[in-house]
Amino acid sequence: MAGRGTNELAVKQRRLTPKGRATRDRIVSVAAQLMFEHGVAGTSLGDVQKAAGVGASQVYHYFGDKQSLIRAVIAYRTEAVLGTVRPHLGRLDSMEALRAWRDVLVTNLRQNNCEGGCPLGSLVAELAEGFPDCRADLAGGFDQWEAAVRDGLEAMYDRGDLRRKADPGRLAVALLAAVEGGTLLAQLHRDPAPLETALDEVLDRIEDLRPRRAQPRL
Amino acid sequence: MAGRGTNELAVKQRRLTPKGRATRDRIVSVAAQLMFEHGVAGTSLGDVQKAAGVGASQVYHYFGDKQSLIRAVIAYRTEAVLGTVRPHLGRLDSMEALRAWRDVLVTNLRQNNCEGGCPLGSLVAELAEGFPDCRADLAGGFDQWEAAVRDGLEAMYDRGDLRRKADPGRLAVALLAAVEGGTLLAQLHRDPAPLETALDEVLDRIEDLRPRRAQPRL
DNA sequence: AATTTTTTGTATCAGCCGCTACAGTCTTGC
DNA sequence: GCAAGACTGTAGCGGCTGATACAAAAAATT
Repeated sequence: MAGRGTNELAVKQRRLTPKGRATRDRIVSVAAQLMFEHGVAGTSLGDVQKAAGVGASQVYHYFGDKQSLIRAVIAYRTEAVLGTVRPHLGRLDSMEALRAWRDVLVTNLRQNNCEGGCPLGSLVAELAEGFPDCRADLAGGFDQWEAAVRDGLEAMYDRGDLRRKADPGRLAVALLAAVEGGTLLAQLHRDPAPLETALDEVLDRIEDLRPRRAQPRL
Repeated sequence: MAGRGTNELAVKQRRLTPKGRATRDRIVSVAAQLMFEHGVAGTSLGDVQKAAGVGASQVYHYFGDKQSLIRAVIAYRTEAVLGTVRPHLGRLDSMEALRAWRDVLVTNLRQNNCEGGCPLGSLVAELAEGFPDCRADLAGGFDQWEAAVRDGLEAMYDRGDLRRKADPGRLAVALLAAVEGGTLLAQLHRDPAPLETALDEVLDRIEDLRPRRAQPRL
C-alpha cells in the first residue's frame, strides 16, 4: 500500500535552497500550531500567511494546495509524537518506562491547558471523512506509534516480565486507545484527570499481568 | 452550572405548531446525519436545506444561527447515546450486560462501515476549540453517559461483584476512554478490531477485579 | 369572519476562502 | 558576470457560505 515518502515534490520544485527550506519549514510549523489551536477548518491559508510572515504565493509555491499543506502538518506531527516515544525515554520496555511515558503525556497536556487535545488524534475526526489521503497518512502515523509501543511490550514479554497469556499487540492497542480517549475526555473537561485515570487503569492491568512470583499481595 | 434545558426559544418563537415541530425535528435529524457523514465544517446550511427540503428562512426561523443548530444536533446525539445505554440493555450491572453493550457498540460501528466514528465523540475535536458553548454541551452529555456507566458498576460493587479495591468511578472513565479511543482507531483504520480490543482489555480488567472466590484459574 | 401569529418561498447581500496570474528580486551554477 | 532558476510581493477573481429582507400562504385564536 501507499506507505510513506510520497509527500515531497508536491509541485514542480526540484532543488530547495537553504532559505527556501527554512521558509517551507516555517510555514509547516506555523500551520501545525494554528491548526492545533483552532482546528484545521478554523485555520485559513490567510491566517497561516499572516502568522508565518509570508505572501500568498509562497504557500502555493511550496505546497500545491491546502491538502498538501495539511499532509505536511500530519508528517510533522507524526515525527513529534514518535519522538516522544523513542529517544526521550529509550524503549517502553519496563513498567518504570511506561509510567514515565504516562507522565510525559500528562505533562504535555497540562502545559497546553488541556486545549487542542492530541496533536495527531484531533486531526482524525476532522480529516478522516472527506480527506481520504489524509486519513491514510494518519493511519500510517498511528501504525508507527502503535509499533513503537508494541515493541517495548514485546521486549518485556520476551524477557519474561509478562505472563504467557498476555498479548503485547492487544495491550499496545488498548494503551493507544486509552491515550486518545483519555485525551479527548481531558480536552472536553479541561482537566487532565481522565487521561491519568484511563492510562493508569490500563497500566495497572499490565502490571497485574506480571508473572505471579513477582506479584505482591497488595 | 448551566445544566440542560437552555436550548429552546433560541429566537423569538413561543409556540410550535405540530407542523412546525415536525419541520424543526426534520432539520435537526438531517443535519445530524450530514454532520456525521461529512463533519460539521463539511456541512453547509445549504446542504441541510436541500437535504431537508426546506428553504433558507426555515433554518433561521427555528434556529437563530448555525451554532444553535449544532447545539440542537448535540442534544439529539446525546439522547441517542444515552438511549443505547439505558433502556435497551437495562443497567450495565453485570459482566453479561457489559459484554452485550460492547457488542452493541461494535455492531453500530460496523453498520456504518467504521465511518464517522462516535456520533458524539467526533464532534468534540471539531467543536471543543472555537465553540465554547458546544464544548459545554458536549461535556454535559458525556457526564450523563459516564454517570450511566458508573451507575451500573457501582451496583456491581455494592452487590459484592467487585473487590473492595476496585473503583467504579475510575473504571467508568477508563471504559468511556476505551470507547472513544477505540472508535477513533477503528474509524482511522476502517476496521472495528481496535474498538473490540480496547473494550475487551478494559472489560477483562473489570472481570479480574471480581472477588477471588468467584475467580476461575483460567 | 377577522386578525393575529406561525410557517414557508424567493431573492439577495457582504465577506471570506482557496487559488491564480504576473511581475519583481535574490541565489545558484557555469 | 550572466543567464537560469528559485524565491517573494501584490492584486484580484470566482465561488461558496452564513445571514438577511420581504412577502405570501397557512394555521390558530378570538
